[in-house]
Amino acid sequence: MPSSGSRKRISESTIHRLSLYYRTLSLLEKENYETVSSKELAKREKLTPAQVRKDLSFFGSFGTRGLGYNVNELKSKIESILGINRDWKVALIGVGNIGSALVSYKEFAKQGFHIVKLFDNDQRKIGSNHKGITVSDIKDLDMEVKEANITMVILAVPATVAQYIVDDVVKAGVTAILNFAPINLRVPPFVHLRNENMSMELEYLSFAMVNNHAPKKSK
Amino acid sequence: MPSSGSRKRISESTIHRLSLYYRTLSLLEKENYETVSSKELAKREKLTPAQVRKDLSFFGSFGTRGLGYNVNELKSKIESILGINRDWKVALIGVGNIGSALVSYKEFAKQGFHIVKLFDNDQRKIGSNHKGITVSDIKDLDMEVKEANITMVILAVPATVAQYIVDDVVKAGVTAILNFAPINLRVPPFVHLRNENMSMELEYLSFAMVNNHAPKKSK
DNA sequence: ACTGCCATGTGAAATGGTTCACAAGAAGTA
DNA sequence: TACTTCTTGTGAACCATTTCACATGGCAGT
Ligand SMILES: NC(=O)c1ccc[n+]([C@@H]2O[C@H](COP(=O)([O-])OP(=O)(O)OC[C@H]3O[C@@H](n4cnc5c(N)ncnc54)[C@H](O)[C@@H]3O)[C@@H](O)[C@H]2O)c1
Ligand SMILES: NC(=O)c1ccc[n+]([C@@H]2O[C@H](COP(=O)([O-])OP(=O)(O)OC[C@H]3O[C@@H](n4cnc5c(N)ncnc54)[C@H](O)[C@@H]3O)[C@@H](O)[C@H]2O)c1
Repeated sequence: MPSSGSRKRISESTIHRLSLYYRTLSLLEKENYETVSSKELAKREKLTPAQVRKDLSFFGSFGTRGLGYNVNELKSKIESILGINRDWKVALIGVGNIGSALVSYKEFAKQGFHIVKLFDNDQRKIGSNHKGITVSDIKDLDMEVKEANITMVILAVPATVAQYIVDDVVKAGVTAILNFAPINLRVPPFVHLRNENMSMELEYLSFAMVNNHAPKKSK
Repeated sequence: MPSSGSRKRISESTIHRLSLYYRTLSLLEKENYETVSSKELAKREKLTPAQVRKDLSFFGSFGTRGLGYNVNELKSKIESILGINRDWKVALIGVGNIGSALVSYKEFAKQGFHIVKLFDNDQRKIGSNHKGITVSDIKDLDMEVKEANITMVILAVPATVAQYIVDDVVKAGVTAILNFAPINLRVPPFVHLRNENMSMELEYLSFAMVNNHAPKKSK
């Protein structure tokens, strides 16, 4: 009877790979696979079978020796490990170029991330409608975030204002932030922050080309 | 007299951190800093000073003992290590939600990544103008990419067609691809591929919240 | 029930990345 | 010149992650 809080510290790479397994399992499900071996899964992700098994072993024993893993079952185990077997209410702040693109992206909702509020400070945008959601005034952020019980935010505002907004957002009770602005944000220790940095990936490509770096598994 | 090709294999994390240092150095430059110590740089990135020095030491000795690093000089050293002290011609394929957002993003050009061609297969988009660039028919990809000597591509098409386009793009001589489609693409060993996966970061946040994972340095 | 086969789960070994700790160099002061 | 202070650059130690290798257990066929 394993207790709910896992003991070992799980590495970031393991979690990222769980996301990859999840995506591949969804695909295998569509292709009507019943079971999948660590070998097959590894091949699809360009990893080793041992890596796949070790990753999963941190969370339990989900496979059957001689057979492999049941696709449906493993998929739903990973869903529950990643916490995407529930619905998350997300606010998106900054309905500009990238913000609008994100609102239109249906995959997020399929994985349980529901963008339910939009905020901006541009009068021309406030009140307008994006995919059925009306853009709110950033001034009402605290009230509306608290009222809707939102704990996750996507930040797509200019870097110059990102820190101010983060401070407000944290005050409103948000504990998870996905930031697109190219800036190092300060958050209190209990808030989870991830940065999406596209320049970094372009720069990696540039480095690899200039240095004839042997291409390796990406990310 | 160090030779041009570096001997040791440089880790992905080191390259990613160079990107971070670069961004911070640009900021320090604007703030008129003359020099910066590994300690200060580390503080801003939430790293250890030893980490900063070790990262840089793979590429040479850029600092002055007792003083630190000259901001301008270090910045330009990193530019040359990352290969962003030159201009890269980039083609963007798929001028949809995310594609349009990326075309409008001015920071890429500032770092040497110039989007010079747009491709789509939607007749309503072909011929239209985005930020001064006319959208080309995907059918002309091979010709136009070769003609313009483009070696880097940003892929923002639906996952269902991404592999076909990658195959074409590779035939046209492209050797670096930044992919936004949520799919594992196959490329020949001499082609560099990076994936931008936003779901992964949301899932990481979700995992962290559910597991009360202590927040750590992001990415 | 027995046998052969296959793939998991996991300690232990190997590899890779980060941090420590210190010798040594540079600048400033007198 | 001698002395102090500061911070780099780097082997060595430490820690984390990946890979190896194999005992274990389940399934299928006879
Ligand atoms: N566009 C891209 O492809 C891209 C790529 C990578 C990173 N980013 C980053 O994402 C962020 C947004 O980029 P963008 O291109 O969408 O910019 P944008 O200017 O199109 O959008 C920013 C939005 O934020 C809003 N805003 C500004 N100040 C605000 C405030 N105080 N409160 C609420 N809303 C406010 C603006 O009204 C605008 O709608 C930037 O930090 C940018 O660096 C963008
Ligand atoms: N929108 C987002 O926020 C977001 C976030 C993460 C990932 N993605 C991924 O990025 C990709 C694009 O997403 P989007 O939301 O911009 O979709 P979109 O449908 O708005 O854009 C896709 C574009 O690709 C074009 N296209 C389709 N087939 C083509 C072909 N054969 N050749 C050339 N062009 C073709 C379409 O005409 C369209 O303009 C998808 O793979 C999506 O999963 C999008």
